Amino acid sequence: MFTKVLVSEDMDDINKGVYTLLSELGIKEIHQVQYCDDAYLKIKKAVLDAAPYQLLITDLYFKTDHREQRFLSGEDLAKALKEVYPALKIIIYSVEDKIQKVRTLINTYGIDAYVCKSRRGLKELIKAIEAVSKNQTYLSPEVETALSKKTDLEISDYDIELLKQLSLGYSKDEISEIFKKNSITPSSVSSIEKRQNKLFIQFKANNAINLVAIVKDLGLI
Amino acid sequence: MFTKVLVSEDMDDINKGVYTLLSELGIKEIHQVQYCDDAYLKIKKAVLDAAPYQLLITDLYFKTDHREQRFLSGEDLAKALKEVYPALKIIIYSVEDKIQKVRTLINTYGIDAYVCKSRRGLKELIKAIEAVSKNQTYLSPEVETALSKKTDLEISDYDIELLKQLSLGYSKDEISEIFKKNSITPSSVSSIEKRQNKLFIQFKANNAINLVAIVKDLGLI
DNA sequence: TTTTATAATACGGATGTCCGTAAGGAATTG
DNA sequence: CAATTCCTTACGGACATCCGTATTATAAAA
Repeated sequence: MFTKVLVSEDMDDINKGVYTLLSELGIKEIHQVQYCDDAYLKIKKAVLDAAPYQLLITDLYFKTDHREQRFLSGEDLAKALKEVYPALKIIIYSVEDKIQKVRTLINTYGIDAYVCKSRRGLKELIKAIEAVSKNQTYLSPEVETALSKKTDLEISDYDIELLKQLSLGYSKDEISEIFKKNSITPSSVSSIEKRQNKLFIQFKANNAINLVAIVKDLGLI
Repeated sequence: MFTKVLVSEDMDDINKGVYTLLSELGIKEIHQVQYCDDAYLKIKKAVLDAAPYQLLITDLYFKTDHREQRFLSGEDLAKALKEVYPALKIIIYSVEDKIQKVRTLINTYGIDAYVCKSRRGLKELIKAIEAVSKNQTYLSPEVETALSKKTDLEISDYDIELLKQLSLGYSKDEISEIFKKNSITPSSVSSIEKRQNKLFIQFKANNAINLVAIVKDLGLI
């Protein structure tokens, strides 16, 4: 079992709940931060001090306030940490239950567990901690389809960028120009439309308006 | 100060935090529920027993699970309660910080305070409780512009319905037909476009795609 | 290098959107 | 009652989108 754990969560009340839980599990060193940047610095320092954290439990979304932050979300934080310290286990503990987001976190960034905050959230968190300590990954029931589902729909960065530009209200011509300026390829109007048509099919959308509405609900943009 | 308070919040960890806070404020009777329906029943019963609650603190969003619920959100609950028991004070305690939603809750349903969950959420909650006990309304800083802002943009039910149909991917012709079937007036394509143009201006949208993206972000649909 | 496959671009036509103007109705006011 | 105002509806032109097909470019295989 883990002996040194960091909890990154902006809301003080939730933070307290998780802290209590970890104490009950017999974990000796439990530290808490309310900002992603603090989490990164603490983890970095602990490594330099030869006493690294074994586990990070972090929320996904952090309210922004006056403090300027390098990492704006648990996603940014997890991505950066897994690149530098791949040995560090990371559990995401968030209310978010969008499958696509979970899929990215697991497949692309390599996080170890994803637990949805809910009525039984703390109990799920226990399961996750136990699984991760055995080098397993864990997904709480709400999102466990994220991996099982074979339809790894392969939404590329290009698709996301296209959807963003659409949602900002740019026409196909304008998006084509923007892509050319930013050296994003393919950039022709025709290719953009072709890619959009694929998205129509994938998301069962009737038109561009519908498409943007759907991917907004999915949390892709 | 209040002596009998009900807390309605699905997440157990947060619920615990609020409970502790109320205890520290010296409130004697504090009860907790994790479902809106339970809140409604408890409040109703307390009235029948001639020992009514004076204050309800409720979250806005509740995760749905196997239990069938009459009230799906704190909004539904607050609306129903204010109709039947207008004397009951209601504080909404939610992460949601969409101005338009707060505005509706205050102006239409008559809730007494709105506190955004955040790093300082519990401290704001104290202020809200004190204000409400003096028959004042309270809004935490994140949303206090909801009332001061004169631009009560007057988004009508018609507008919301139109935006919904757009987001579902229907063409103007189809929406016109739908409106005619449902006796929603005006229903001509021309009028629908005219109304849409107003929305373009209000939300500074470039086209329908952009418009739907914006109102989705605002939480209007 | 040539052949083949794959991806990117160009183009055209049917349809939909955007936006201005104008005509017809209903309610308000003098 | 007529006049005015406000709202709904109708129509048309410029433009954008959607979607099919055809052509060109790029990369991989023979």
